[in-house]
Amino acid sequence: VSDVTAPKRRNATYYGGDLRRDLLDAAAAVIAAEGIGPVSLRALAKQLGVSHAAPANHFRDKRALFTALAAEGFDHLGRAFTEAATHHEGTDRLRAGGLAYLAFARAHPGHFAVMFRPDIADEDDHTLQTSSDATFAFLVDGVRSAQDHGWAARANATDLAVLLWSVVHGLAGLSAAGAIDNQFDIPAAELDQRLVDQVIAAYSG
Amino acid sequence: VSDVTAPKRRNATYYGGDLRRDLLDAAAAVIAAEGIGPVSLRALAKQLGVSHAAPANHFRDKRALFTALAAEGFDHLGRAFTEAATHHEGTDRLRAGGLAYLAFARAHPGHFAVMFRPDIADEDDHTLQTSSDATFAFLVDGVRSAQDHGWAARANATDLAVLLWSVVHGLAGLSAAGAIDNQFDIPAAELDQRLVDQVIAAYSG
DNA sequence: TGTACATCAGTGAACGCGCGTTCACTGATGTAC
DNA sequence: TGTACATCAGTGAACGCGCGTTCACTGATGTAC
Repeated sequence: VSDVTAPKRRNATYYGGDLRRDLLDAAAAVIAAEGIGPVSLRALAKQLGVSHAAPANHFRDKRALFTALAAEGFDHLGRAFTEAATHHEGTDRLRAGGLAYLAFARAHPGHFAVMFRPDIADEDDHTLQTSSDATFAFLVDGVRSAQDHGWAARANATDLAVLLWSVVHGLAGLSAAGAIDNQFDIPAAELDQRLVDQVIAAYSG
Repeated sequence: VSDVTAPKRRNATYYGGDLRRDLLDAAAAVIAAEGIGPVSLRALAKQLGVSHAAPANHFRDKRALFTALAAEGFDHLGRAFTEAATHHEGTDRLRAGGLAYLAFARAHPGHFAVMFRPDIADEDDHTLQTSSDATFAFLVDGVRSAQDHGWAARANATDLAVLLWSVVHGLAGLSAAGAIDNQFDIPAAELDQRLVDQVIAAYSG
């Protein structure tokens, strides 16, 4: 049985694994722990035991690394959204999508920190652009699906979309900053559920 | 008539004005235009026509400058909140507070960018801590005031507070990132009003 | 009112550091013949 | 199957730059006597 997952090329003497992959993971970890500021290509290379010139083979510059990280984040989020849309209809889809957004932000803070930052990542990048647009498309679809099932029938669809996006995005940001955890003593996942349920319920009555 | 607003000390030969003040303003402008990354004390000093060692007389280090900027932001926001609380009752107070939050974030993006960033500003700083706590206190007070007037009477007060905070914070963040402006073609102030009105109305029915 | 002194907020030179970037190189792998 | 060659992803030395920080200094202002 041949191993089809093995890369076509490997330079076992220098670096055994997938340096590009490892650079992205290491960058995400540093961002999650200390923020974007301390991230440097040299430090990442050193951490991975590789020469500081090696990353240049995979990322033109630091901005390219951040852009790839952001695109990866949108991709991940998009897959979670697709999953939610496949298994749920109406308000359940909205609920599942909102919880997926929050779960993603909590599980991948390094990615999330870079995803809405035109000053950090290259928003004109084609990969990033398309994956970011897909995210918003899911949101509008979810609202429409819920409205088709009678939820918030009288409200404007785009207004609802902005509202829901703002809620989950805002909670994710405040939680990441520690602004909310300082005030309440609730597990993150529970807070997420209460907030999402509450905003959906507000339009159900 | 003596000028009581004049500073007790001035060194007209070296720097005519209030360097501390000007450093804060210049930093806010740079952050608003290019983000936090490019901010350096040396560059700010150069921009103000002052030696690069001069800022050290006012801020121990870069972190201290960011912390002061964040505290100033919370102070400004707190005054806007007090204003809103003075002139409004019930849901009107909530509405005025939400719009003040969004107006502040849009008018002072440099301050806002630094206000919920434990990796950038020193959250343990006493001035920052107290002014940030005051902001949250207003939020809870506003929810209680609205509930006293019959709004969302059956909902949990803290849950409502988190929801409202998340909405305005999320919209501010998404707008600053250009994520929403790309999707809709609405003036910012109008979008703010629609969103705030909508979320309050959702609990009025 | 004049003098001596303390303080404050600047200057400018010097330092070491980490950074991104460039460059000639090397050695393993894949491909053509 | 063997050989020659191209390619790819590393190395490590070198570079210039901007940064924060330190330091002895200076000159204007405020205060004590």
